[in-house]
Amino acid sequence: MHVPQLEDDYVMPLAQAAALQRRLAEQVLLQPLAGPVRHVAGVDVSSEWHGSLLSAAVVVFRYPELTVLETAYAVHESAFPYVPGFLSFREIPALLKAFAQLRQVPDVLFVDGQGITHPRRLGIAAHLGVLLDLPAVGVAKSNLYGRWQTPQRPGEHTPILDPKTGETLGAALKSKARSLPILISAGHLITHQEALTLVQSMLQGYRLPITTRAAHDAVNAYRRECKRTGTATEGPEAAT
DNA sequence: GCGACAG
DNA sequence: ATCTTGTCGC
Repeated sequence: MHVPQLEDDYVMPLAQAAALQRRLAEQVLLQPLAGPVRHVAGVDVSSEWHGSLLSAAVVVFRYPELTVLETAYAVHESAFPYVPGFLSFREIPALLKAFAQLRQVPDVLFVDGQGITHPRRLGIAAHLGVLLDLPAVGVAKSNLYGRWQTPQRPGEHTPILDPKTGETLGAALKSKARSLPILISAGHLITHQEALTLVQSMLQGYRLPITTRAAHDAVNAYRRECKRTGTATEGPEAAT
């Protein structure tokens, strides 16, 4: 699919990156989905220990069947270190490369990390959603910003609130018994309610939705295969 | 100054 | 995030 090209590999001083986040956050639209959801995608990035060579994967599923339709991969050397609050500047260049290899345009993206639950309202899901102009949801395993009451019963969810404004930023969902809640927040072109409902429909008894699990598995298999063969074959991969 | 801190 | 297998507990 067609993706925007970034300049200078997205490397810039943190103050400039923060300014860009505030500008892009103004473009975020949390409105109901514009059409039916027929294809959902899980996206993930992985790297080696203290490594800057990132691997990215996008796994597209048919919805609601939840069968894999296509997987795309890419590798990218990132010059941006991991800094809490600026994760997207490190991972998005690798992700855009993977999306450039993708043929089926997904209806909703599910990203590892935050949506608008971010100090400047631009977690990686919101950032990616705005750049690609696609609905995007953040599914995080731990907290970055915001406060919430711990949901107790499986299936129970509580609102994530902005400590400064009281605004609802997302939801903490007790997706599975004896597991920490997952943090779900809309990123772009979707509502918090729609994001929550879609995630719940993809749990299959696990803590994380199948999109997240599959993207994580795919990107790690890809990274280890690249290391084993010393190659970096990329491109779309059809699936059954 | 101190604590918090997605992946 | 990542290196690694089994093992303990609900």
